[in-house]
Amino acid sequence: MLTQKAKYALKAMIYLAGRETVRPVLIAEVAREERLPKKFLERILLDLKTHGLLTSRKGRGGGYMLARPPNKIGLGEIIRLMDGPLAPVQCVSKMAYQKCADCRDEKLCCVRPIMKEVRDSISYVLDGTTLADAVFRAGGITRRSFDSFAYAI
Amino acid sequence: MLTQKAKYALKAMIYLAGRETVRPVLIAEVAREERLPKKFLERILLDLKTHGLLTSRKGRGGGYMLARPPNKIGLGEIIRLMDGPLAPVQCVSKMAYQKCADCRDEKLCCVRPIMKEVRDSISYVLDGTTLADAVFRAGGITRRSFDSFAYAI
DNA sequence: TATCAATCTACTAATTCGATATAGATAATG
DNA sequence: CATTATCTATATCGAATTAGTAGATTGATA
Repeated sequence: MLTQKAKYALKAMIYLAGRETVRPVLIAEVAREERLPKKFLERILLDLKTHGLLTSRKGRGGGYMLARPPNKIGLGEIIRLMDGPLAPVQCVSKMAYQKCADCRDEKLCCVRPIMKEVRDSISYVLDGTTLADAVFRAGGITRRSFDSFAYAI
Repeated sequence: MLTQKAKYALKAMIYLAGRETVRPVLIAEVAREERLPKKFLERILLDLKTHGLLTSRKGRGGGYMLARPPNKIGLGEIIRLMDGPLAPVQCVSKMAYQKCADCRDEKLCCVRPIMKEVRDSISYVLDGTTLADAVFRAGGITRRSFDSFAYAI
């Protein structure tokens, strides 16, 4: 299960991707439009910023913007930042491999190969889908306006 | 991420499936062979029993047995019992659907269709793999002995 | 300088996870 | 029938995680 945090992050990021503007977007706007708890959202966006997915401007006229174009940000990346590895068990994670404490011999483990399959298929979907795809699928923005999308440097 | 509980359950169930015997298997044996904490395993097996995946016999000579043949028990079923729905968000779960509290209109949600894909691919793997498959893949039992597998009524 | 908006720190309440402890029920065996 | 092996049931516990909230501060800009 995704945590609320990850779900909110996805919604916020997709909202930002779908918002046609060069200007930064207010936390308050995202919270209002996507119905997310504002204070919690602050923390989430900050997290996304410190990990390089967002940029921000303070003060009047400030707000948040995507740090990269929407077709360069995969959903898997966002979820990993919020919730940790996609893999159902650490020992099949590519990004955050860790040996199972209780496992005698990884090569003989009968759970592992199946979980590897699970991991791969989750990654196939989530790393194969970008914010751009998500916005396009939702029909929230036209294809054309999308190509000329303005994003932060 | 799977909980320890689900991982232990899988290991125990696969162990039982791979153990060629008509006799019940001791909790202690499973715990020893799979290196699982015995007391915790007791709870897990009891859970699996009350949900109809295992049967047991009390007293001397007792122990646990699969309630159905290994090729009739999917891994998804086990994991759902231990950890709840496979779906990354409730609103795409087939077994345990629930509307997201914060979602305005499900049909306009841009996260949902992607999570549906994730759910389906997880289910494809886990519901498509039975204990029999898991044992066979692990090479822990020969094909032939497997066909004549003895299980509890 | 006034104001707007992000940022930072810290706190909390509720829930879940991963067990362990203890006591009890039941069936087979000698 | 007593004993012993074995599952069954309930209660408890600490640590970690989750999902927030409150309030002060910093920085930008008009």
